[in-house]
Amino acid sequence: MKNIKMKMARVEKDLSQEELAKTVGVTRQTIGLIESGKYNPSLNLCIAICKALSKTLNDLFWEE
Amino acid sequence: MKNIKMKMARVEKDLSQEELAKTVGVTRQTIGLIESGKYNPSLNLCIAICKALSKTLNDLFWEE
DNA sequence: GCAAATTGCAATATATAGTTGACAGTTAGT
DNA sequence: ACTAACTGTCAACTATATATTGCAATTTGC
Repeated sequence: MKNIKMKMARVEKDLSQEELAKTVGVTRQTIGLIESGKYNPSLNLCIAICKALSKTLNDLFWEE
Repeated sequence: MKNIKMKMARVEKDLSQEELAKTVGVTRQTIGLIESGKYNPSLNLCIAICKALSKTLNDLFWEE
């Protein structure tokens, strides 16, 4: 399941995958894999992404 | 940082660490380590725990 | 006080999250 | 058409989440 909400939040902030990756301290590939739904990220990484995108866990990672 | 919210939600449901572990498909130790703040769990595990405890990600894992 | 259930804490082993580097495809700008 | 920025993907590697086993410490009910 692709994470379209995360991608939209990133684009909304006008950040590339690489820029977001740098601000949360991971590599570009990791961000790409999370957005494409091929990774099961760690909680800490999810939180870092949320803060970088001014969102909460429920906003980006909670379904239903 | 100990996850006191998760522990309270579990006790509220009258579940032992072992019972919760079984329902989410991990071992008792994993639950214990997450509650004591020594683990950085995966997103999928967080979601499974939330559903088992009738909570959301923000309820149990979001600070601030 | 005793016994059972629960939890904390090690050591070691395995699965998988995340890294690194490289290359191809796409899109936007000139 | 050319370039540059962005993204997808692959292979091999490293770091760490999670499993497994066992034992000690604590709580709770009898």
